[in-house]
Amino acid sequence: MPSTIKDVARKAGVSSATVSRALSGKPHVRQVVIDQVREAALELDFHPSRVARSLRVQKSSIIGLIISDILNPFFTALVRAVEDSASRNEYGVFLCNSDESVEKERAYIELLQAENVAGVLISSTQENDSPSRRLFEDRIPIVAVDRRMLDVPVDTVLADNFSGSYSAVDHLIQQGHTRIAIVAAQPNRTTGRERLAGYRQALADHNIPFCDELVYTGIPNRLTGRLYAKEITQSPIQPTAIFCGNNLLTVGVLGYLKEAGCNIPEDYALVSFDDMEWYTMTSPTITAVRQPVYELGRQAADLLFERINGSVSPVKEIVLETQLVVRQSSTSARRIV
Amino acid sequence: MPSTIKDVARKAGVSSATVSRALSGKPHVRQVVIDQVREAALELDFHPSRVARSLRVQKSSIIGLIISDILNPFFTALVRAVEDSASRNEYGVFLCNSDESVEKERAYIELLQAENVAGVLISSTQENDSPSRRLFEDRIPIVAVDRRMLDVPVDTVLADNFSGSYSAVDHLIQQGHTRIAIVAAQPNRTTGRERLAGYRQALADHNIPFCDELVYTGIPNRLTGRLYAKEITQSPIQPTAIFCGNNLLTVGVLGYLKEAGCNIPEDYALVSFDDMEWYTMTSPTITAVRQPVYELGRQAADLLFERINGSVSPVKEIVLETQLVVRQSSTSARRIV
DNA sequence: GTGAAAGCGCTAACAC
DNA sequence: GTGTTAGCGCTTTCAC
Repeated sequence: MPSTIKDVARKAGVSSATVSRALSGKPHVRQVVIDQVREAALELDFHPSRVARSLRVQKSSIIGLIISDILNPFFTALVRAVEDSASRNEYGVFLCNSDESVEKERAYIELLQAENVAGVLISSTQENDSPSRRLFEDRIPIVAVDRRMLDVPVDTVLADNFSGSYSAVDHLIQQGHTRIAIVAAQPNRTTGRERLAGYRQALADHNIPFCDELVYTGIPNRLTGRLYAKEITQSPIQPTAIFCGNNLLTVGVLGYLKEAGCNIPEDYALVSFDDMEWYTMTSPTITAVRQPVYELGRQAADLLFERINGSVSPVKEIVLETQLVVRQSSTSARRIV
Repeated sequence: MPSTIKDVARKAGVSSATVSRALSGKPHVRQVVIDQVREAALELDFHPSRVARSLRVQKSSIIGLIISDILNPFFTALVRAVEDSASRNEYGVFLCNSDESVEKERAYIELLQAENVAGVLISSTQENDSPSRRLFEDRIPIVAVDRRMLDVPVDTVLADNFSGSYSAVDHLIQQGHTRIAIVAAQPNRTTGRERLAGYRQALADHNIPFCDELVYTGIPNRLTGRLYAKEITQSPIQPTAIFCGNNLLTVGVLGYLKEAGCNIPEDYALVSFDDMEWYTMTSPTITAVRQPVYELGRQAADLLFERINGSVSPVKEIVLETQLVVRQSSTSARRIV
């Protein structure tokens, strides 16, 4: 049986109130007493119950982290960053996969609330009517990461999707492409909308007419990527380049093109939003827009802990720059070494 | 402010004990009363405090999951499986990255204990002197996954590392290789030791002498892979094939070989333990020993929940079969389509 | 500077 | 069947 604060109090010959004060560094305790208490605690291998503390102070030392799917390497890196920050702050991380389901998201939010979490980091499935509203109304700090929430005024940390997308398309145009297809998430999510906007702007800035037939949007997963890659190869309007809006779409597109025997970059040049380690392992290596994922998570967590610690500064939005990493999949065959 | 059980009791005109019983499906409550309570709870949007419950029953509805690094795709899949199971059981998952540090592992275990977690799933950094001993002594259910713990008698779920490794090496031998290098984790961990043993057995069964110079062991990460790949290319004893003991080592080895301009499978045939999605995207595609990772996590979680629910059956060990997925990196050039 | 006592929200033992 | 009561292990007034 783990020992309790009472055991320590008895052993140190003081009251449990004093033990509490001594151990949590509260003022008005004599150094001698602190030492006694520390020693007693050590001998009894005492570790205060975080559960009891949570109940008493009406707030646990756990933060919730809601993402759509930990299997997506983008989120994996985010989780890692959040976990590191939490650990530094002696907080625990409660991991929740929403699977892009509003219902699962809602269920998890209720769970987190019942656990009295200190705060929540969320990459929400919904921009509007977000279940997070509950949290907000209960004054539980929330930080949106990667995806905005429009109906709840919360701190937000995301990558510059617009300029990232712009730089990718601009790069393709520089390489001589004018018929550029985009395979991306639906415009009803932050990421999809902004990346599409960047695409359009890049075209516009180079006086290339926007063509609806070159836009393929859907749920950003592998299957969507595959299906659209197929559609692209069979379309009467043949693009010479494809811009993939996230890593999963890239996997799908790439997989299909490889099976279909298409050559990259000769048949289609390719740029991916999100950079993956294995993009350097393929032939050709894959050009990508790199998001500072770890930094995204770190800053989001920092912001959350500021709020948890009582900050009342106005709601902030942090936008981090992306970086275009040019590799072989987007550079014309002649230019490949 | 979230409403409490008392609010519901008042509204339904019963005592809070009755509310508790009614809502948690305990016997001896009239259906009428149950209905009244349910309605009151619904109207007040009541969700029982899991924290208070945890304190009262001395056990939270959270399980701890300790892995070395969520960034490793192997663990990512494991986490996903565990989270799915936990979610089904209305449990939360508290995620801990140990970074292969015994100290971090110990710290997390203390934290989990202070959180009164219902159980712990762990891929431990240490086979002996495991900090998990604490948990065991406090009767907190533990299940070891992927890596054994030798000094604590706990349920264990892992892949058949020996036969997985054996099949990989056997396959390489079938392809005509006799000088096969192995790059793997140190033999002081379950995975490293068993995979090395499988390697040796395969050689022995084909009367190929074991050669110490072909064995490269270290911390199983990318850097180690790179360094050993370099050593291999410069070694006087040139292998014709390389067997990589896990996915990170493969990334390192592959990265180096690519940069060094080596051809696979001509210069070195390659087989990787762990299968990754992107192994089908490279040229050549990569032969791999696939572990049923999701299943590993699922079964481990199932076992844990059995224990949490009071099972006292003898300690179990579940070993899941691996599968050799033959691709281009291990088949001789002539045989590649 | 320290102790006594109340109470966070729930459940379980015991009455009736 | 249902209510009363105690108490899980802490923190935080309020005394002194």
